[in-house]
Amino acid sequence: MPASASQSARARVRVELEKEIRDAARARLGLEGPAGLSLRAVARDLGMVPSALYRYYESRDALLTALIIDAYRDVGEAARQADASVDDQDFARRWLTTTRAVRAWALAHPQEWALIYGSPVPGYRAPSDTVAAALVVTSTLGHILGQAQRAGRLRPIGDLPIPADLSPDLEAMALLTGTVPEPVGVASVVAIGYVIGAISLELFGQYDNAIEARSSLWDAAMTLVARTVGLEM
Amino acid sequence: MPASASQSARARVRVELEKEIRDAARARLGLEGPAGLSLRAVARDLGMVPSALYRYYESRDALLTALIIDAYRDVGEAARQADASVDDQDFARRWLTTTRAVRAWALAHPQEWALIYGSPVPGYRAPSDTVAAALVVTSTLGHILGQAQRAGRLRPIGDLPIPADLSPDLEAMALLTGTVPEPVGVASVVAIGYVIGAISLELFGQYDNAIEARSSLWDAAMTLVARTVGLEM
DNA sequence: TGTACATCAGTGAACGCGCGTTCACTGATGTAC
DNA sequence: TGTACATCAGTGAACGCGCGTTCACTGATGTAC
Repeated sequence: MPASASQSARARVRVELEKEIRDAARARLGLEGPAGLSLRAVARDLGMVPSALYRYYESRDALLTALIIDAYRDVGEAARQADASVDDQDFARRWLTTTRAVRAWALAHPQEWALIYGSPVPGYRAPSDTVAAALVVTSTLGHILGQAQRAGRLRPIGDLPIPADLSPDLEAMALLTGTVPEPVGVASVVAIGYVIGAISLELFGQYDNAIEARSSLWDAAMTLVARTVGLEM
Repeated sequence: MPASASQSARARVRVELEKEIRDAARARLGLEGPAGLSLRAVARDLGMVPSALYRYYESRDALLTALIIDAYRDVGEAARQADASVDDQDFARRWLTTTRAVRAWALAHPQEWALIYGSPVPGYRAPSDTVAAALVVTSTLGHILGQAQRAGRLRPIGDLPIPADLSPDLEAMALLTGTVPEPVGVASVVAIGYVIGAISLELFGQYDNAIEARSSLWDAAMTLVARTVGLEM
């Protein structure tokens, strides 16, 4: 057995165990929330001794960071796949399908959603690794609207006063996510913001005892929001 | 000194100390977040022994509940006062002024916002006392839109398909908050949801490294959202 | 193929820490006569 | 007004607990010749 292959045998086991650790940690998240995530509890669930985890993650925060990156990547992947499953000229359907997929992912993984879009974990400072992963959902949604605009499929939304100091932000976001600047840019930012914000409202219990037909509300809201950007559904 | 007066002397001190405890706890929230709120730390800050707090709040959760009710009441009061400061027939200005006030309160009290609108505290179950307090902001915003509608100042928003199972929810909300049902009802729910959701996005760091001109974005977004409900600004 | 050595995974004990809550207590404040 | 008693606020010690992280270690797996 050549050296490189046996090296990678050990390396493969390592990668698998890292994944098992993250899976166990994810399961723990549901019980105690991000702030209470405990290395000792994770080790217990895996039948390991706490100090063994330090072979894989150098601290509790490093493990949290790995979970955050996973979550961003997974929800981003869900969005991308949903978008890719639809005729790419049918912008209205792309919008509805993709936003539904993001919401569905959130409902299936509430703790991971809270980890990335919920209140920040006190004392935890996200390293820059997470920034790129965080952009995928935003940019998937942004590209749908941007491509619709370039295809001439967004009706003008009428004159909307744009404060001067907002223009640079909108231009930067247009570059980053493929949206288009003013005035559709503001509408895009609002639309995408509503997608994330409304999912959090639902997940964090703000609809409790008030709205039961949540999927129906979602579809109606998405139609309304699309219309606001100028995308007729 | 009559019995009732001296009774209330002791009672007054008690009320003041309860308030001091909540104030100290609120200050602690900023450092460790709701999940990490520690009775012992609060006691330390007050120069008391931990067990003394049990004279005033029977458990950590009871103290959390008191903080939650305070927060709902304070942000609700901020909304009400802002709304009351504007000519009540100028619905556009009422909407902008009141939503700005809610956002301003949130920026000034980020931890208390997170306490009521952020990810739920794991293991904490909010008692029913909090429900009524939670409705004030929603209902203040709802009444602005509902009164505008009854004054004939909302343009029709065009036909929007409303799924049948959503109607009961919208009617219940209309009763509770003074909005009006379909199709403006959906738009109201979306508009109010955006107010809460977008503030959380901003506060929880989703705009970091992306949007700097946040107050300008707010005003532009509120104009757009108002237009979506049919309220021209 | 076989042996000597280096690398690595996982163990077990220990560190110092902070937590919520209970309990018997002391002393001050208020009440009843 | 003065005294005997009851109520209450706050103390201090203790309970049992779980935490993140460190360190010296054992034994297995891989490497070099």
